[in-house]
Amino acid sequence: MSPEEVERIAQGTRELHLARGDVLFQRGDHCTGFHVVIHGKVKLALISPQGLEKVLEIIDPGQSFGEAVMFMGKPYPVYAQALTDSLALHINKNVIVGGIESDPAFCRKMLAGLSIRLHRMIQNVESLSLRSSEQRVIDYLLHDLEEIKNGQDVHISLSANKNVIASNLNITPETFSRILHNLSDAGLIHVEGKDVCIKDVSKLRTYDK
Amino acid sequence: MSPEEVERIAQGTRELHLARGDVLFQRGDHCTGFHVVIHGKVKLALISPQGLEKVLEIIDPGQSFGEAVMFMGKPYPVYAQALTDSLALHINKNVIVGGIESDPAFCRKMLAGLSIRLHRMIQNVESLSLRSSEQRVIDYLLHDLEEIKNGQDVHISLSANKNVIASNLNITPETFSRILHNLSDAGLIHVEGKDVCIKDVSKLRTYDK
DNA sequence: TGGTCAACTTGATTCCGGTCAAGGCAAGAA
DNA sequence: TTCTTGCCTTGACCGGAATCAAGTTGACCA
Repeated sequence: MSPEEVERIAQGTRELHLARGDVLFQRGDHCTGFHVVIHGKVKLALISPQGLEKVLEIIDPGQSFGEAVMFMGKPYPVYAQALTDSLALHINKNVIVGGIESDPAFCRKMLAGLSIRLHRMIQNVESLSLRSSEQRVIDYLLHDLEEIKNGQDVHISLSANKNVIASNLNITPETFSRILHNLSDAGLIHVEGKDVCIKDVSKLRTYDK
Repeated sequence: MSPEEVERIAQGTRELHLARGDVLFQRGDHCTGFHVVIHGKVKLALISPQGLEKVLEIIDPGQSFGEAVMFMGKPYPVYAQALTDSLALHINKNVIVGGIESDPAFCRKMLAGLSIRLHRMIQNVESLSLRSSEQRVIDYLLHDLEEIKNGQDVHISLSANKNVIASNLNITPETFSRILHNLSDAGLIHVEGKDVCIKDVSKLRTYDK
């Protein structure tokens, strides 16, 4: 982006200082722009008529969310809540629409961003419909661990409370706990609080009950 | 769109005459453009490692698909197969990219289209994670039936074979059959082959086992 | 006329994962 | 210290939907 572009966007941006539990927007709210998380964590979630919650996504620092809704002229289909004390930016819709008018490259970037998001949702549907809860947990653990790290211990840190992750994986906290326990018994992982150590990546990857 | 726009796009378009069962693209194929169904039906689906199929979407005449993948630089995450003998158009990627460069309004339309698709996938995830199989079937029957038609019989026609619809709703054909039977017993619908008659829309809408 | 095949239904059984209930444990407050 | 409170684990039990198996029906073809 050019310096003047940055400046123009900065004009339409404001900081949001969030305490844990603060709601950025409710489902059904009118969309006035999109958000970027600077630090902390934010969750996007749905609530069923019966009050059950499903966490769609956990937004980490550096990630944005809500772009898609801007272009749709529809209200938010999800609600957003800070999981921890957080700092986020709110970038005004107008600034972006302006950018699209004037800058095809910017437009392509927005299209690419949206496409990636759609792709993630397809993967979400795929894992919900075609994979067992155990497979979903394993997928989560192996998550962005593409490089071959066989034979080495890999340490990862759970990005949120276990009940939030469980909801994201569409299982209950009880089931999540039990599955981690099983994998632990099988010698594939070692769990200590939020820290998980994968003892054998390749075995975990091909684990089948 | 201006006449010259139409002409330009027509240049990059070719017709695809499809027999039932023909595959338009496989998961993993490189994307060269997007498709519009003129007549017939096309399904977008996933296959699990175990060979189970999940139908993501059934594309009816007039609808397009595959736009999202164009902007992503990734291969298709799903495969597409004709459900019936069909005619489809393939619109070349280059034509669209050109349109984005030159026409901000066109770009906005693409963004809006993508957003709607994303919105649909979110609804898909919502129904998979928060609704029972029976509720999903009812949602499907009430589908695009927003107008208040209480007190009147509403006739709808299943858009595909029941096993395809079942897969789309993420249930087995057996379960689908049983649920339709139950709703029939409850006097809410009447089923005859692919034709379903909803006897009482408002009761069906609020039906709760 | 019967044969074959796909689509669908129905019944019996199984099992994955949810629900309910109880308890552990660490951190902070009184 | 003891009492919360939130988070997590564990066990017992249950139920919704899948699976397995056996028909039924209708369309098309030999």
